[in-house]
Amino acid sequence: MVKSTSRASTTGTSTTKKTWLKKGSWSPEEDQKLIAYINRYGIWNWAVTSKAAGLLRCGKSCRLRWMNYLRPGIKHGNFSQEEDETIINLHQQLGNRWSTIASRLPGRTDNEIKNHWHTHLKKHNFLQGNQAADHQENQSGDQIYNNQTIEENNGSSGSTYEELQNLWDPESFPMEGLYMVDDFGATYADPGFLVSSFSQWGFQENTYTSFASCYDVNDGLWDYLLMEANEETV
DNA sequence: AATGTCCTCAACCGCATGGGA
DNA sequence: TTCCCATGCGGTTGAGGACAT
Repeated sequence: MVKSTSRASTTGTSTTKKTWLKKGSWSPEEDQKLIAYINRYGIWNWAVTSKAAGLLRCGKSCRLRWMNYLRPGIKHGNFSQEEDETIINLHQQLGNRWSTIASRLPGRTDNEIKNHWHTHLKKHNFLQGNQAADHQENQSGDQIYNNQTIEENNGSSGSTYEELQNLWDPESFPMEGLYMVDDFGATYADPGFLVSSFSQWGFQENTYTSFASCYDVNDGLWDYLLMEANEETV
């Protein structure tokens, strides 16, 4: 993307001390100066490189321009599906360690990956259900499911198996178009599976505890089910 | 065609880190 | 050990293009 140099008006510590420094977008002439200098002399000190190349830029700006745009081998353009998957997987493992992620994607820079994540992959990853916990945090209430709530039994105990089964009653809430994500990130196409599993896994009535979220593709809203329990275990 | 809003991404900033004096 | 400087990193900004009204 070609931009004007209007960012040059941006204030900053470097401009207050070195007003001769140019800021903002790089012109093709500046790019050529930097490329020509580095091709001839190499890189050994960015501050010196900037001056020696005849650029009115700070060394930091020269480094960024070279590393993110001018350096040979830099890929420009759309990310492949394979690259997207790699970024998503690495981000799950590493978090926002963009430079580390970039080192695993030849030709891609940390800045480019970071931008791509925030503009494309973040939303995609969100909709894949990997952010169930985030949804939970964003909810003000935690016992909401299709405007229903689970009443506590006898004050301290949680919902009964029957109550949960009733909650998923297909008559009142068809399962088509629904899937669930449990608090471990596992996805269930059939919400009833999660409910019945608690019984199959050996939890007794009133003893299971879990949070589950449910995405309704019909209305595009996330619904939540909190399965509370008392302290007794099997 | 004009205007407003949203989206993308290059470039900036501040802070952290590492190496040399 | 401390200080200074260059480099690296991640968060943020805002210009300009794309799209909607």
